[in-house]
Amino acid sequence: MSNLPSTSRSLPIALIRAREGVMAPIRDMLSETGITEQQWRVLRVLREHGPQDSSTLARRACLLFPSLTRITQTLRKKGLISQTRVAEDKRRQMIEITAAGDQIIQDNLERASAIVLEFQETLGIEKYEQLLDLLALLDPENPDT
Amino acid sequence: MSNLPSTSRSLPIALIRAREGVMAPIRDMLSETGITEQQWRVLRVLREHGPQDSSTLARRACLLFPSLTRITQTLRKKGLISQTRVAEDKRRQMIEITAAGDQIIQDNLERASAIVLEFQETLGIEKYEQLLDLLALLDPENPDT
DNA sequence: GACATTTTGTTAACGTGTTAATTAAATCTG
DNA sequence: CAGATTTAATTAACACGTTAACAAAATGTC
Repeated sequence: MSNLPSTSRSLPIALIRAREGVMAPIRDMLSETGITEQQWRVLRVLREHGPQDSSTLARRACLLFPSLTRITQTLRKKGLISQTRVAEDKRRQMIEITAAGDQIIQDNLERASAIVLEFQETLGIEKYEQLLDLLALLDPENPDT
Repeated sequence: MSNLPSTSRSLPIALIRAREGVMAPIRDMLSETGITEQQWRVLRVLREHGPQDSSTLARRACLLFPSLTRITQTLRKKGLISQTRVAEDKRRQMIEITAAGDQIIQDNLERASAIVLEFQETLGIEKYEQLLDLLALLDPENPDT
């Protein structure tokens, strides 16, 4: 006779609720800049790793290809990224952040850092790191599972 | 000079990736039954707590009202739940799982339990509980923050 | 080199997440 | 009890998540 855990101790639901708690202040910040959470993530990855092809970007920003296609179209219209076809392989394209895109990151960097810091302080730095380690164990793309 | 954590140590991204890892086998299971992850969650909460009004259901299933409205419409069309207006307050409605809805839970209960068990074994039961506790700390609706 | 296969992306369709606007019922205030 | 306010729920609009179908370029095979 198998039984499911009560929904209050359900891992998927706990992950949703935690994410909701973490994203709330970040969404507040982003709503003022006019970009979405996913668009912010794409810009951050581009800034962190420099120009890269779509596949790499999708993996790093944790987005599926159809989502990334829409997001890059939006970001290109906004002038925050540029896309160029690769000469050697015309299927692929390189994506690069523009100065305007970089400016958006810079404008919000301090506030975003403060949000991160507040969560670190809420949990305590060791519990915070511990949490990241535990979450990594559930990541299917993580090497050590 | 403030700096954001590298995206590979970003809490929001870690939460997404973990959720992706956890949901993958559950989605595989649900795709065979023709209901979505959120519809499954609604049915589970209804089975666990019995008939309840929309607000309570939304809170327990971790869904916003507009989402719940659509989901209950779908579930009612499928005959998996029933909705009845409250006599004393005609704005509110009570939602109840039907026998057919309950059957879907029963049909998948064993497999769902096996999936949960596998994650508990992957992490070890103590790390698993530890993770749930840490996630609860990030939950805005959790009492002890 | 023709043709099947693989790879890289796009488009389509549907359901959900989120915010804002709207409706209807209940409640408050005078 | 009329009118304003609050509450419960729905609808609308837009972006994203997911799966499947599709298109185009590259690669493999004969």
